[in-house]
Amino acid sequence: MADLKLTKNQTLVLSVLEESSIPLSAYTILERLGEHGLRAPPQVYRALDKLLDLGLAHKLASMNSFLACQHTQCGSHQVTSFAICDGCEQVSEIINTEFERQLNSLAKDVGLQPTRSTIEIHGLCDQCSSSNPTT
Amino acid sequence: MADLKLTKNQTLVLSVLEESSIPLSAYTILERLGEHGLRAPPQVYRALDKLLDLGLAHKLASMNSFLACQHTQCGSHQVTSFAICDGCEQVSEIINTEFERQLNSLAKDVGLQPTRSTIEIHGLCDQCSSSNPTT
DNA sequence: AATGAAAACGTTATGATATAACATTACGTC
DNA sequence: GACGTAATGTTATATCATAACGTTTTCATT
Repeated sequence: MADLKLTKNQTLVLSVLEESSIPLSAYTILERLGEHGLRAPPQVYRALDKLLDLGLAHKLASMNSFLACQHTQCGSHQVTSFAICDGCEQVSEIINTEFERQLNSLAKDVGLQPTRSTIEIHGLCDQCSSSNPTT
Repeated sequence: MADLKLTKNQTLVLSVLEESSIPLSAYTILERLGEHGLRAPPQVYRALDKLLDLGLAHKLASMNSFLACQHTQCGSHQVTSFAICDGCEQVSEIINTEFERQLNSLAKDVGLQPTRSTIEIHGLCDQCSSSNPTT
């Protein structure tokens, strides 16, 4: 889509994220791009910063890791929530306007004008919770 | 309250958090406790881990910092949300059962059994947004 | 009080995450 | 081709967190 504006490193980093089924740390991305010439953390972090700005990737603060946006175009300013399975590490990206409204309302109640939110729900997906019965 | 069970280091760390009006990094806590004999990061992190378990402190994943629980007794398992001003760094701790219900419902929609959640809303508080008019 | 297990503690070293600072290269515009 | 800007490459370092190990404290039981 809007990929046309991406630079070489941004394209490389995004493609690594897109090829992964789970979130990746910046250093894992760096390792995977070693064969493409990336050698130092700033190269990855700079690309990630831009991708985050563009809404093409997201950071999971609770895991210090990154993933490609699952929606075709994630406006950078709306509230995105993540459901993260601690078993298989699969992540679902959730956008729900009613939830967003309620979140904004909570913030307003305590006198905060929200700009960005970190919403990360951890747990076990149905598949993992049936294979790990009450360990 | 239940402070009676805390060890020396846990008590020290908690008191530093309680005396602060803003969240603190582990290393800031360490600096402030240097005069009380704490010298190495594990001493602080171990105390923090226990305080988090007990629900007496919280970690803000989006800031890599910690704060004392603002409620007299925060059950360790309920959903706690944080409203964080990026201007003055004041944090409000929000517990809202309706919001928690909706969060659980979102998770269930994508097949996740939630165990813990990271909910951190960043923005500007009323005071900071009036003193920083549309910079 | 002696004793033994478990918890807490102190310490060193290292791993993991992220950015500052600066030199170099690529590239569009005049 | 000269210039300005954006992107890149590189080194070094800041920041956050834990592994591993030995010692001390605590406390229930004898």
